[in-house]
This record gives sequence, structure tokens and C-alpha cells, in this order.
Amino acid sequence: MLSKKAKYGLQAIIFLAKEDRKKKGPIPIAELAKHDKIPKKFLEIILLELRKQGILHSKMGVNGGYSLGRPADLISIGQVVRVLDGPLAAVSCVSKTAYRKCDECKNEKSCEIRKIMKQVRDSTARILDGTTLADALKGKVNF
Amino acid sequence: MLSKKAKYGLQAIIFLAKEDRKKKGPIPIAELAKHDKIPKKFLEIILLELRKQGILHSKMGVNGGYSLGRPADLISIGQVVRVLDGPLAAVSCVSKTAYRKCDECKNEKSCEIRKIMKQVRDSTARILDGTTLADALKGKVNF
DNA sequence: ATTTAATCTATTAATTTAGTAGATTATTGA
DNA sequence: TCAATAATCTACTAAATTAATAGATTAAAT
Repeated sequence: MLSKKAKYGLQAIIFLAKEDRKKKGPIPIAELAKHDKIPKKFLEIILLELRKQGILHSKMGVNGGYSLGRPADLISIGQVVRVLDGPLAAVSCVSKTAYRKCDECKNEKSCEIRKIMKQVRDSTARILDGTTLADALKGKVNF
Repeated sequence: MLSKKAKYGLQAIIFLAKEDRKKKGPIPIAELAKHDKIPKKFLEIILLELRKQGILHSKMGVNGGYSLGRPADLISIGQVVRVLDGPLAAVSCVSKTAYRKCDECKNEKSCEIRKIMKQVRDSTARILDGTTLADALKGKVNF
């Protein structure tokens, strides 16, 4: 399940991508929170994390707010989800971005669970890393 | 992330499928727990859930224990995961087995998040529902 | 200076996950 | 029929994660 954090984050960044398309300047958290009915203080935390990863850009003070950190066609849904919910993989031993041997696991090579979950991770990553914010707005379906 | 519950459950049921192939009778929880180093009391809960869904069969008393509820080629990984971790879908609005409108969602049809997560759910379901315990033991890769 | 808006520090509430303890019931073999 | 075995049932509890909230601080613009 996608956490509320990731869902809120995606809602907000999709809105930012739409505004970006309209050549709008930065959007304040308060406006984003209101638009998508997200608790403002919670959204602060979320956007800050995305900014720290370079996915968003922020500007303090009057006329400040948040905007995309790079063009919409260079931000993938996978990148956003990973920042907010961690690795896509269902088991850490098949994660590309955060590999870790499973505690229980004796021999990774022969693990049946691993084989199946690797397929799931790979297909999920293909979709989420292959879909950018620009694609999402176009309603483009890649897979 | 797969919960420990689902992981333990998969480990145990894969072991049961292996024993089933050898025409062994029912295996006691204690033996399964020891074999896969799973806390016994926790495994009890897990196996009971799988039994209540008809995936496993149990027998009380001496020479009792757990065995597969139906042939290994009729038990899919998806079925097991759903019982132990709930729906595969990352958002409830794309779940086939447990559909529910998202609280936040205004118009489902136009939701970009939904479109993407539907693709992910579908590809995940194709893999997990398309792989049975028999396939897993054969090392068969379907996708 | 005043206003706007992000950022930082700290806490808290609610939910889910992971596990334990102990009594009870069913089955079998001696 | 009794002792042993093993699942089942009822009832907790501890730890971790998720979802927030509160208030003070810093930066920018007019």
C-alpha cells in the first residue's frame, strides 16, 4: 500500500507540474494543502523531503513557495515514491537502490520467494521509473 | 514491503509444498517453525489464517499437523500474499479483490495516480497470480 | 519594519506489526 | 481409558511505523 505521505506527495507534485506547464511561479504550501485537502503541517514535511532530494525547489518569503526542481519529463513517479515510501522492492534482497540481505535468508540464489519478488520489483520499477510527471499529465500509458 | 507475516507464511507453505511432493503426511507447526526459524506462536496465527481460507489443511492430535489444502499447482503466490498482507494494489481504488474509493479522490476517472497504480497492480497480479507453488519449486519463471 | 512563507525542533496520537502466554479441544496409539 | 501430541481459542503486550501537530526561527520582498 502507498502511504498517505506518498499519496499526498504525488498529488502535490502533480499539481505543481500542472502549474509549471502554465508557467506559474512558485506555489505556497498553504495553497497546495488547500487544493488537495492535505494537512498543511504534514505536507511541509513531505515537500521538504522532496526538496532535499532535489526533486522540488523552494523559495522563502513573499511570492515564495514550491516549484519543480527540474523539468516534468525528468521527474519519474518512481523517484517520488522512493523518497517518500522507500524502496519499491517487496523484499530488501531484490532492491536495486537499497539492497540488503534478508535476515532469515540462508542461500539467496536458491530462494524461491526472492525469484518471484524480483520479477515483481522489476516490472514495478519499469512502470514507475518509466513514467514521468509529463507522461502522467499527458495521460500517456507506457505499459 | 512484504510483512514478516507474509514472508513467514510463504516460507512455510513452500516447505509444505516440498514435503507434499515427497508424499509426506502433515507437518506439525513446531517442525515448520524450527525449520525456517519462525517464532512458533506467530506461525500458529499465520497457518490458521491460511487454513481458514482453505489454502492449508490441518489435522489435530498425534501425527497431525499442516498440509496443503489443494494441489501445489492450484495454490498461487498471489492467493497466499492476499490472505496474509491484504490486497496487492497500492491504492484501494485499483484493487480487484477489495475495491474501495480513495477518501481523497474526487474524480476517479481522471486521477493520474490511479492510472499508474493500476498498471502496477495489474502487472504484479499477473506475476503473483500466475505463479503457483508448483511453478516456484520448479524454478519456473513465467514473466 | 512588516508581511509572507519556508524551515527547524520537538512532541504526540493512532494504527499496524510482531509477538507472547496460557487454557482448551481433538486425535491417536498404547 | 489415559497419556501424549498437536491444533485452536482467548487475551494480551511491546515495538515500530504512520500520521500528524505546535511553536519558534530564518529568509526574502515591498
